[in-house]
Amino acid sequence: MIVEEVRVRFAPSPTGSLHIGGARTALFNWLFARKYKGIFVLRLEDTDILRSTEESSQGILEGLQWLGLDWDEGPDKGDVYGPYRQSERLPIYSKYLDQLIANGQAYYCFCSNEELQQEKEAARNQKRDYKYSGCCRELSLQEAEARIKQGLHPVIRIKAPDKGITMVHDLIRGDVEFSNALLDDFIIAKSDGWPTYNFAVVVDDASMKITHVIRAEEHLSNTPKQLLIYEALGLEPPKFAHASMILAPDRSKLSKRHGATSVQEFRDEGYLPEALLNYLALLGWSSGEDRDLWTLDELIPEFSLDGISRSPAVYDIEKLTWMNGHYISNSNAERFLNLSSNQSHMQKYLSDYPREYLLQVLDLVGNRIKTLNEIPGAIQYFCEDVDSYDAKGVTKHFKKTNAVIILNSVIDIVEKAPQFEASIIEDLLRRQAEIMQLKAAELIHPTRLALSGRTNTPGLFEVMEILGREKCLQRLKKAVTYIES
RNA sequence: GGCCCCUUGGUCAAGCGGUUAAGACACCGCCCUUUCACGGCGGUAACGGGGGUUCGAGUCCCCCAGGGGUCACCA
Repeated sequence: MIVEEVRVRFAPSPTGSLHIGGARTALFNWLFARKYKGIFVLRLEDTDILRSTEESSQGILEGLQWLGLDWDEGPDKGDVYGPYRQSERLPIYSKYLDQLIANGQAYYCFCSNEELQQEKEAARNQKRDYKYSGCCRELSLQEAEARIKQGLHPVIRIKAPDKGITMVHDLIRGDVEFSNALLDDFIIAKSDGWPTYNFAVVVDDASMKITHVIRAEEHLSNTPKQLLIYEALGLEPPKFAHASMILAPDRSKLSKRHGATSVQEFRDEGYLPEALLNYLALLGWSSGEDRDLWTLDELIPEFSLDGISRSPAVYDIEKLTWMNGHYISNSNAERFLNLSSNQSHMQKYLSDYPREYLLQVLDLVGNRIKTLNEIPGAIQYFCEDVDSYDAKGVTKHFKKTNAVIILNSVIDIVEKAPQFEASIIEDLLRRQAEIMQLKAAELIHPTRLALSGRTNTPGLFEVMEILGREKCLQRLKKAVTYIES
């Protein structure tokens, strides 16, 4: 048996940013293509000239690249069934449209917007569903062409059956029936000559030899219309798989008011691509295995359509953030520096300090942050002077009667340490605590506060080593002055 | 409103006729510890409701309810 090459596609319309729902659809398609050694096609559905923008196209491409979802054919590469922007495919659509007009499966319709409005209103008044009356259906082709010559711009409608059922064989949901009686002669080409969505997808998917259409559930209801078009055109439809949608925490459709929804926003908020990908993969898909952490490469062999959930998934930023923290702590300082170097704080730090120093700091801080955006805050006291102290810390550690004595003894240690290394400092400090008959913590806390202004930092002795003898001394003395004043 | 899809803890989810109904995030407690985080251990918490089918139902069927999607010369 000849195994057909798998060809899938991601077909966003460039009217906004790359939404996480879209990103997940792209991911599912990409995984499917990679698993079956097939082709992943990227197609831009930009026939809505008013809403499509070049900026949005670029944003989507960049978003996919950032995620690492590479395509084999698309606007910029692998032109075998192109072009891959619908706006450049008008001749192709026209050819198919002509075919349908010629064999009488579609017809020109001259009904004006006003007339259509009236029909709709009448339907509403009678509480029945609106269906196009079909008043242009019997118009002869000659008559239609004559009117076109007069300068009228008709739409094209398909002749839809009014009996029977159209069955969608969905790979995720099984067979779904739609009654044809519900369909009307819907428009397949607008009066400006451009195809409508349902017609364009069919022509594109067919002419691009797409074998599996994996997309979100919002398209399930469109599928019977598309099937009708395939049939009229005499084309073999692809297999369909409709994944469910991603919902906001309040179970409504995800929108701007729910915070970040585009991959660019997640990137800007300090999320790593592998974290977003990992999270998205698990949102609406499961391998059945008891496992949460996956790299893209690990997902490829495991991915399968029947692991895709039928029910909508509410996305939970807490879990994404947890995953991000995981990937951050497993990443290295070099990468953080590169990824965060565009932040304004980081640029300043980068110009003020040697790269090596910043790398040491990031290394220390890396496993206790959850997003890249926490970096400047987490390393601030390594790069800027301490000019205020945490209020609770002050009452707890500086207000004690022996605070100055403690800090002075630490100053003494800092001055005398033979090498300024964490283990040596720790040794000396613990010994000092014993001598003073105090718990080590009683020296550690005030010291931490003096050096960082904070009550929580990474291990104090590592912090001291990186800060260096001079800075420690200076900050310790400053704290003593602060307490005494 | 018509049509379609869906319904296991707060969230993601495993389960595919017989289980003490996994696991993860979040939350709580304990341990580790110089703080925070990490890590380890433990805990709270679920089959939307009602009918069937069956010796037995979260798993199959029907009804209801709820949520979502879709009904454009948008995609």
